[in-house]
Amino acid sequence: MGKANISNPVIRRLPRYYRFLGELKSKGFTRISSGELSRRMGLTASQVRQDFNCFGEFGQQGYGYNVDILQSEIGAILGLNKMHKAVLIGVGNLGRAVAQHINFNLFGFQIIGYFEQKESLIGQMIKNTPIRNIRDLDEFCRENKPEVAVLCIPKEGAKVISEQLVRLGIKGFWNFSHYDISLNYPEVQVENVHINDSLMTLSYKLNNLDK
Amino acid sequence: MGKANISNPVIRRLPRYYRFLGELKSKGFTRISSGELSRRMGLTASQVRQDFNCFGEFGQQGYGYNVDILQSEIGAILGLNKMHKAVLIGVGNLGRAVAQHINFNLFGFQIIGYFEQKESLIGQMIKNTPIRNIRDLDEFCRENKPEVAVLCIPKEGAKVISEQLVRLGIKGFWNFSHYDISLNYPEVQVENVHINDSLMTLSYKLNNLDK
DNA sequence: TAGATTGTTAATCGATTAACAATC
DNA sequence: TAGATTGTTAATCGATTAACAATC
Repeated sequence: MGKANISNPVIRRLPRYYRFLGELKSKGFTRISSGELSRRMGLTASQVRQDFNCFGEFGQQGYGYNVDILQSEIGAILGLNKMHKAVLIGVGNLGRAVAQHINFNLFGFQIIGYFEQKESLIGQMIKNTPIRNIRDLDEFCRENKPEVAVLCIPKEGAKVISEQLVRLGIKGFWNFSHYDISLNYPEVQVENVHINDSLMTLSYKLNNLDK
Repeated sequence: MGKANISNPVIRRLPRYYRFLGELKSKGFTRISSGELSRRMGLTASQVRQDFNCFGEFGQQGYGYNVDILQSEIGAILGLNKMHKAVLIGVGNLGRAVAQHINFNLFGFQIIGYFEQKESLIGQMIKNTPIRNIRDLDEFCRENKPEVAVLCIPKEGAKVISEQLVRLGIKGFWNFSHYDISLNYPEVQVENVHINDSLMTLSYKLNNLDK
């Protein structure tokens, strides 16, 4: 690891490489060439080699890449082996589904607390961890020092909560709200899941099939 | 509408424009210049004007753009006013959350059927529509001719189901499974929500703060 | 060794930014 | 009219693709 600035398109391809290599591994592949991998992923061989060479020389001339080693190298580049403590804010439909459906541990995150405004949900358990009152967020964060927040609340509340979370030392957001955190806090890492945008994109594609 | 091929980066910005213009509208703005809009969205004024001019001349020199008109033009370009019938496959945690949380109607989609394999869920209602047995998918689609499928099933089942759905005339997928449909069916429109990839990207960013 | 495939440099392509004449 | 801001062309920047020598 450790060459110069990695471009955004490369970064966004890393998880996909990780995923495909995992599949190859489970299918029993031990080696793969850039040509074969590119064919399977719908990329070009050049691009695959350029991408990997941003981070080091993982291949061997005449042989290709060792699937197992390459995958764990990419995993390490992604930082999946380094755990980050996280809080999840908002356990409505969406928040609960995210909490239950996502295997956070596989990707380097540990949810240490759930927070909610709605009285009726407070006290319930998710995966052996209680849902806490949002009013206790300050105290909890000062004691437990989470680095990451998963934001599953409506846009309306997001401005206030994100301000509070940044103040409490949160360094990264996984943002499901339709509020643009990064415009106000450029120093904080934000990964947006703008799910409605995705649905609108599908609408566009369906209505412009002529390309 | 109707200039030549629109590039992917432009298409992906359209929902964001739509969203920001909606907010401006609700804040009482009637006009906006490319300069002001770009500042709010973190783009350049050039880019904003270039983007809009892919589709027509929506502005007026010396004045800017009418917020209301511009938003509904972009809505029309996105096709939000044209309804597409859709089926949702898989009503586990994720599927149920998607079904309940997403306001499909706002984006041009109408969910006409839910399908599930697990016996215990079949017969339950979601928004006044019953969850059907996946075995009845063929018959239902032949009768009701949905164009779109929302795929909320694990990767393992996705290959078989997507093959079936394509055969049944599905033209577009909103794909939450970690299976790459488009590699097998390039003629079908697919919009992926690769949510784990997003989480891995956040991990990368947090572990490479030095940029 | 001969064949295969990498790592890397150079060429191409496409997207973003800058500039400015047109015009409301 | 003067000022503002668009629409559009040209310049720049960055990412992808092609090519090939290095080497396993």
